[in-house]
Amino acid sequence: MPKVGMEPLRKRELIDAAIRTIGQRGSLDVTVAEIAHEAGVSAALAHHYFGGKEQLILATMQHLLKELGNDLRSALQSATTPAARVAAVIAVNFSASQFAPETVAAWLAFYVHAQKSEETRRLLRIYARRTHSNLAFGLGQLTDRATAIQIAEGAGAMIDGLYIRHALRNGAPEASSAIALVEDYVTTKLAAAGATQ
Amino acid sequence: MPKVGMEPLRKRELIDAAIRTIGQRGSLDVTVAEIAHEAGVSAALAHHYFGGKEQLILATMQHLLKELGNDLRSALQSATTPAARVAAVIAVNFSASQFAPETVAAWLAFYVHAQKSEETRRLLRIYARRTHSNLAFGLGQLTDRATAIQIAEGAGAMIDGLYIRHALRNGAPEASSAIALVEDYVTTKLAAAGATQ
DNA sequence: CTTGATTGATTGATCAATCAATAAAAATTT
DNA sequence: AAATTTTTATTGATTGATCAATCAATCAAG
Repeated sequence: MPKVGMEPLRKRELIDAAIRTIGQRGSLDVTVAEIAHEAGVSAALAHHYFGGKEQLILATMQHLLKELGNDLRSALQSATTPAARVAAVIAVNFSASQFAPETVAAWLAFYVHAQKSEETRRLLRIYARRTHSNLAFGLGQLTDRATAIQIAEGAGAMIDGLYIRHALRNGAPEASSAIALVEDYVTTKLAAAGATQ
Repeated sequence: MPKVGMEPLRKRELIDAAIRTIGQRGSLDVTVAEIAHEAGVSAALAHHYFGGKEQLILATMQHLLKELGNDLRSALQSATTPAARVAAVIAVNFSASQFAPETVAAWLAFYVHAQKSEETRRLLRIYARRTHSNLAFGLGQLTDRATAIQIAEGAGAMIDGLYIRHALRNGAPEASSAIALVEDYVTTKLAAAGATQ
């Protein structure tokens, strides 16, 4: 059975297993053995391919970030007007794949991990900057620059906050009402800025 | 030195030490020994008084919640108008004691812990409900009920999101600009609702 | 002489990481 | 093409560190 060229396959399987395991537990307090078992291999193999737990975690985060980036890119491609671009950025964050409970729980765990890990902080900063600049760019074509930046900041914070609330499944807002809340904020602000400009 | 009636004193010292230790580390991955050492006692004493690590953590959360409640109550007392009440709720969340980096980091860690602990989830739900109802009540005197609830939801989410961003000290918003952003959201929404009502 | 306060030492469990060993492909040599 | 050597894949077992939790013992009031 052992063949050559297993490395990329096994790495991918381990990363997928890590997302599932971390998402279900809602915490990075998962053992390498648990992740490996979920992937159907031994813990030793996980160490063999990733070098250590920390690197497996980082690779997992990078994978989630790349997925988010892909979703964003394809959503932006089909958006032609500035308003559509803004709507696309908001919608992607609440799309089925991104807003799945396990994914949201994993993100929350990564936010806490960022307190300890410089590299994790760096990756999260990339995500925050990307969301902000995408929002600010679209909004900049609809209102003045200062207002655009302000709305982008408010909308970004609101999105993050809705994620937290979703992770706690409290008065957990559905994706559709979450989108509506953020969209309403943006349109209300745009209308007010336009009126007084 | 060993005298009678140490229990409440030691418990309080251990809780304070837990807040400092968890806040500095930005994670609940702190040992009972570390907390106890920070409090100047042995780890065995912490177990003696709290029964276990989990109970010490829960007592620490409850203490933070009570502090937030106290801050909120005193802020609401000096607010006479509905608008002042809304402003007070917002301001309390970004007051020096609540928005201190260690406090924010501790809250974030508790959010993740809530994934595992039913009791933690219950405590966080109490906080979320209290913030929401306080906001919704004040807003309800300024606009119609449905709009008040919507604004309270948006503002609550925005506050949570600003906390996360503050914990990552990214484009970390200062307390004053965070307050301004949320206040702006509320006033803009109120103006828009009033105009079309 | 009992009761509360306090601790050092110990136990037992959990895990990340390493290692030595096996097995099967691929590459190289006869 | 057969025999060998090398490389890659894979794991069970072990190690070493870390910690929560417990215990037995001490100390000092009341």
